Amino acid sequence: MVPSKISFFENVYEVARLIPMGRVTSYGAIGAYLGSAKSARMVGWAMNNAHHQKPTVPAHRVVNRNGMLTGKFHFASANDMQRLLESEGIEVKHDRIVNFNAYFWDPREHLKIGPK
DNA sequence: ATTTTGACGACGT
DNA sequence: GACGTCGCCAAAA
Repeated sequence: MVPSKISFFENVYEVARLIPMGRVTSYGAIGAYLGSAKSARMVGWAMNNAHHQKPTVPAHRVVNRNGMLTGKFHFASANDMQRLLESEGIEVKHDRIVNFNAYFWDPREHLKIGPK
Protein backbone atom coordinates (compact mmCIF):
# COMPACT_ATOMS: atom_id res chain seq x y z
CA MET A 1 0.00 0.00 0.00
CA VAL A 2 1.19 3.47 -0.74
CA PRO A 3 0.92 6.07 1.99
CA SER A 4 0.23 8.76 -0.56
CA LYS A 5 -2.89 6.96 -1.57
CA ILE A 6 -5.64 5.79 0.72
CA SER A 7 -6.22 2.11 0.20
CA PHE A 8 -9.44 0.24 0.54
CA PHE A 9 -8.09 -0.95 3.86
CA GLU A 10 -7.88 2.54 5.28
CA ASN A 11 -11.53 2.98 4.55
CA VAL A 12 -12.35 -0.15 6.49
CA TYR A 13 -10.38 0.95 9.52
CA GLU A 14 -12.13 4.27 9.60
CA VAL A 15 -15.56 2.72 9.51
CA ALA A 16 -14.57 0.27 12.22
CA ARG A 17 -13.63 3.15 14.47
CA LEU A 18 -17.06 4.63 13.96
CA ILE A 19 -18.63 1.68 15.70
CA PRO A 20 -19.93 2.98 19.02
CA MET A 21 -19.05 1.18 22.19
CA GLY A 22 -21.37 -1.63 23.07
CA ARG A 23 -22.24 -2.11 19.42
CA VAL A 24 -21.10 -4.54 16.78
CA THR A 25 -21.30 -4.82 13.03
CA SER A 26 -20.59 -7.32 10.31
CA TYR A 27 -18.00 -7.35 7.56
CA GLY A 28 -20.70 -7.28 4.95
CA ALA A 29 -22.24 -4.18 6.47
CA ILE A 30 -18.97 -2.34 6.26
CA GLY A 31 -18.42 -3.55 2.74
CA ALA A 32 -21.87 -2.40 1.78
CA TYR A 33 -21.16 0.97 3.29
CA LEU A 34 -18.09 1.25 1.13
CA GLY A 35 -20.15 0.37 -1.90
CA SER A 36 -18.86 -3.17 -2.25
CA ALA A 37 -21.39 -5.32 -0.48
CA LYS A 38 -19.86 -8.46 -1.91
CA SER A 39 -16.42 -7.62 -0.70
CA ALA A 40 -17.06 -8.68 2.86
CA ARG A 41 -13.98 -10.88 2.66
CA MET A 42 -11.88 -7.87 1.82
CA VAL A 43 -12.99 -6.21 5.04
CA GLY A 44 -11.74 -9.15 7.03
CA TRP A 45 -8.54 -9.07 5.08
CA ALA A 46 -8.06 -5.45 5.85
CA MET A 47 -8.48 -6.28 9.51
CA ASN A 48 -5.44 -8.45 9.21
CA ASN A 49 -3.51 -5.24 8.81
CA ALA A 50 -5.52 -3.54 11.53
CA HIS A 51 -2.89 -4.57 14.02
CA HIS A 52 -0.41 -2.45 12.12
CA GLN A 53 -2.58 0.61 12.40
CA LYS A 54 -1.54 3.19 14.90
CA PRO A 55 -5.06 4.15 16.01
CA THR A 56 -6.64 1.30 17.84
CA VAL A 57 -9.07 -0.41 15.54
CA PRO A 58 -11.95 -2.01 17.46
CA ALA A 59 -11.75 -5.15 15.40
CA HIS A 60 -13.43 -7.00 18.22
CA ARG A 61 -16.62 -5.14 17.32
CA VAL A 62 -16.56 -6.60 13.86
CA VAL A 63 -17.93 -10.08 13.48
CA ASN A 64 -19.46 -12.12 10.72
CA ARG A 65 -23.09 -11.93 9.82
CA ASN A 66 -23.88 -14.77 12.21
CA GLY A 67 -22.50 -12.76 15.09
CA MET A 68 -19.76 -15.31 15.60
CA LEU A 69 -16.28 -14.25 16.63
CA THR A 70 -14.61 -15.79 13.64
CA GLY A 71 -11.51 -13.64 13.90
CA LYS A 72 -10.80 -14.18 17.55
CA PHE A 73 -7.76 -16.26 16.65
CA HIS A 74 -6.16 -13.24 15.04
CA PHE A 75 -6.04 -11.31 18.26
CA ALA A 76 -3.15 -11.38 20.66
CA SER A 77 -5.19 -13.89 22.59
CA ALA A 78 -8.25 -15.71 21.40
CA ASN A 79 -10.01 -14.80 24.63
CA ASP A 80 -9.28 -11.11 24.19
CA MET A 81 -11.98 -10.57 21.60
CA GLN A 82 -14.73 -12.03 23.73
CA ARG A 83 -13.36 -10.34 26.77
CA LEU A 84 -13.41 -6.93 25.10
CA LEU A 85 -16.98 -7.41 23.97
CA GLU A 86 -18.09 -8.41 27.43
CA SER A 87 -16.28 -5.39 28.76
CA GLU A 88 -18.58 -3.25 26.64
CA GLY A 89 -21.67 -4.94 27.93
CA ILE A 90 -22.06 -7.41 25.11
CA GLU A 91 -22.78 -10.94 26.17
CA VAL A 92 -20.84 -13.54 24.28
CA LYS A 93 -21.65 -17.20 24.50
CA HIS A 94 -19.86 -19.95 22.68
CA ASP A 95 -17.95 -17.47 20.54
CA ARG A 96 -21.23 -15.99 19.46
CA ILE A 97 -22.83 -12.68 20.41
CA VAL A 98 -26.07 -13.15 22.29
CA ASN A 99 -28.92 -11.05 20.95
CA PHE A 100 -26.67 -10.05 18.12
CA ASN A 101 -29.49 -8.34 16.29
CA ALA A 102 -29.95 -5.93 19.18
CA TYR A 103 -26.27 -4.98 19.28
CA PHE A 104 -25.90 -4.82 15.53
CA TRP A 105 -24.90 -1.42 14.28
CA ASP A 106 -25.08 -0.50 10.63
CA PRO A 107 -22.60 2.13 9.37
CA ARG A 108 -25.39 3.48 7.21
CA GLU A 109 -27.19 4.40 10.38
CA HIS A 110 -24.38 6.82 10.99
CA LEU A 111 -25.31 8.60 7.78
CA LYS A 112 -28.99 8.47 8.29
CA ILE A 113 -29.60 11.42 10.54
CA GLY A 114 -33.34 11.55 10.78
CA PRO A 115 -36.53 9.84 9.62
CA LYS A 116 -36.99 9.50 5.95
C1' DA B 1 1.41 -10.17 -15.05
C1' DT B 2 -0.57 -14.58 -12.97
C1' DT B 3 -2.04 -17.27 -9.07
C1' DT B 4 -3.52 -17.89 -4.34
C1' DT B 5 -5.74 -16.48 -0.52
C1' DG B 6 -8.89 -14.84 2.83
C1' DA B 7 -11.39 -12.41 10.17
C1' DC B 8 -17.68 -13.52 4.35
C1' DG B 9 -22.17 -13.96 2.22
C1' DA B 10 -25.74 -15.72 -0.48
C1' DC B 11 -27.72 -19.47 -2.73
C1' DG B 12 -28.44 -24.47 -3.54
C1' DT B 13 -29.04 -29.10 -1.92
C1' DG C 1 -32.83 -26.12 9.13
C1' DA C 2 -27.99 -27.93 8.68
C1' DC C 3 -24.40 -28.66 5.36
C1' DG C 4 -22.06 -27.76 0.92
C1' DT C 5 -20.61 -24.99 -2.97
C1' DC C 6 -19.94 -20.87 -5.60
C1' DG C 7 -19.14 -16.11 -6.04
C1' DC C 8 -16.78 -11.76 -5.17
C1' DC C 9 -13.04 -8.26 -4.79
C1' DA C 10 -8.73 -6.72 -3.68
C1' DA C 11 -4.05 -7.33 -1.91
C1' DA C 12 0.10 -10.35 -1.13
C1' DA C 13 3.33 -14.01 -2.88
